[in-house]
Amino acid sequence: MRETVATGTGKPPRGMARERLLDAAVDVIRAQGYSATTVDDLCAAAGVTKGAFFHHFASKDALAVAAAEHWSATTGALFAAASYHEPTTPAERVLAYVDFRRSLIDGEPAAYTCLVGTMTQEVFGASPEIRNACRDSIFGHADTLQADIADALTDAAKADGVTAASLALHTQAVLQGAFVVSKAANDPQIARDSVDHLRRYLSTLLAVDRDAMTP
Amino acid sequence: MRETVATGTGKPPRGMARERLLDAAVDVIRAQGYSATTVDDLCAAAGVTKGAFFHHFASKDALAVAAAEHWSATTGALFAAASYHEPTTPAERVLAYVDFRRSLIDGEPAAYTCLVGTMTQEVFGASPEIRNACRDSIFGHADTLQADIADALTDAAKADGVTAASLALHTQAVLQGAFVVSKAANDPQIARDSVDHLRRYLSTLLAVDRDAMTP
DNA sequence: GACACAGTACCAACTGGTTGGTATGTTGTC
DNA sequence: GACAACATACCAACCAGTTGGTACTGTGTC
Repeated sequence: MRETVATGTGKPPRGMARERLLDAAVDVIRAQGYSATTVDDLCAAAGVTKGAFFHHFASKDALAVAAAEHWSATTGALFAAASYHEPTTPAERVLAYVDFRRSLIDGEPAAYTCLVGTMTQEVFGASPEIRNACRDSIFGHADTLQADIADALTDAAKADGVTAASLALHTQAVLQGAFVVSKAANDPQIARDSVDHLRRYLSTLLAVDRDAMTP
Repeated sequence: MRETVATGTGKPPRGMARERLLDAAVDVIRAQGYSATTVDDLCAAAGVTKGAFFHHFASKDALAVAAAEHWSATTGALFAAASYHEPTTPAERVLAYVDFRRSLIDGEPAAYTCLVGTMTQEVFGASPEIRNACRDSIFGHADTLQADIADALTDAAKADGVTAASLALHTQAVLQGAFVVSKAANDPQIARDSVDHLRRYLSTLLAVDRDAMTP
């Protein structure tokens, strides 16, 4: 009755423990928070034992750092493959990014909120390593927007002191704040409303209607 | 050698334990997070014993609910007494509010960030009671802005579907998000930059220059 | 105004369950 | 058979909450 491939509740195949733990960490920590999540919780969710956990991670904090990097990698791949890069003008791409972020907000808050935003609040005072991993994740994602924002900023916005770096970070701040408030209300619509405000703000700063038909 | 009033490191006077614990909770939880803060931490910060803690609060969670209410009360008094209510037009009052919020962002993140925003992220999945207390605090504060925002919204903004309730909540979301990102970077300037963006956005929606000289 | 009485505020020591982490054994793979 | 990838059993520290008691304060009574 041995199985070489896990099916259903069967034993997971050898060599998958680390990946399973990271995937479980993303889900469980987003739902429960980092401090409230025990190592046993993570092992149970991943279907592995504690021995496997400490074989792959030196400590719970080390897993948190790895989970932040795992989060960056998986979400980075998701965003890199998304269709919001397709429009021809940078302004349209930025707004398409916002639309894409909005479309992701659905279901339970634990499903659409941000792992590193949640962890930041908790470990801020306790673990600089985890905090820096969260910072790198947030800032790294903001960086992927910066070039398009820089290209799309109107002269008026630039004259008003708006910088691409600051605006890219602001998009992340609005999203993080939208998650916090919608978590408090337990209502995804609150988050969508804030994203709508973000979109409206960006529309005033970016050259949305600029002609891009030049060869 | 008896003292009726505690001085320096002396023993605090009788009857102050509850207040001291709530004040300590605001500081310690903002710095460490809720889950990472132990009851002993709070007692040590407040200079009281565990017996006093459980005399006043049925559980650690009960303290968290009381701390959220305490936070609402103390910040509510701060904002009620602030001078941003003085301008004569509602739009100016809203922008003065944003300026006031910006001026509060200084020093360590633990000093300027929001207790209930921090707690929301952590207890969201575990304690509906605390989450609701956090929700009430955030939404209650947003409510104090709603009337001025409603009066200040331009016809164009209203035609575009902007509602005062949604915009009031959005201001809180931006602030919460600014706190998250500035915590990740450990840099208050990040938060100030987002508040500047919020101010610029509000300026486009509110009748800032509307003549208010009617008797 | 002295005094018994009651209730509140607080304290120090303790407890039982939990938690991060470890020591050691077992299984699969090259 | 050597090494990585697990699994099992266990531990010491920690932590929320309890217990049994003390100090102080107000109150009714005479």
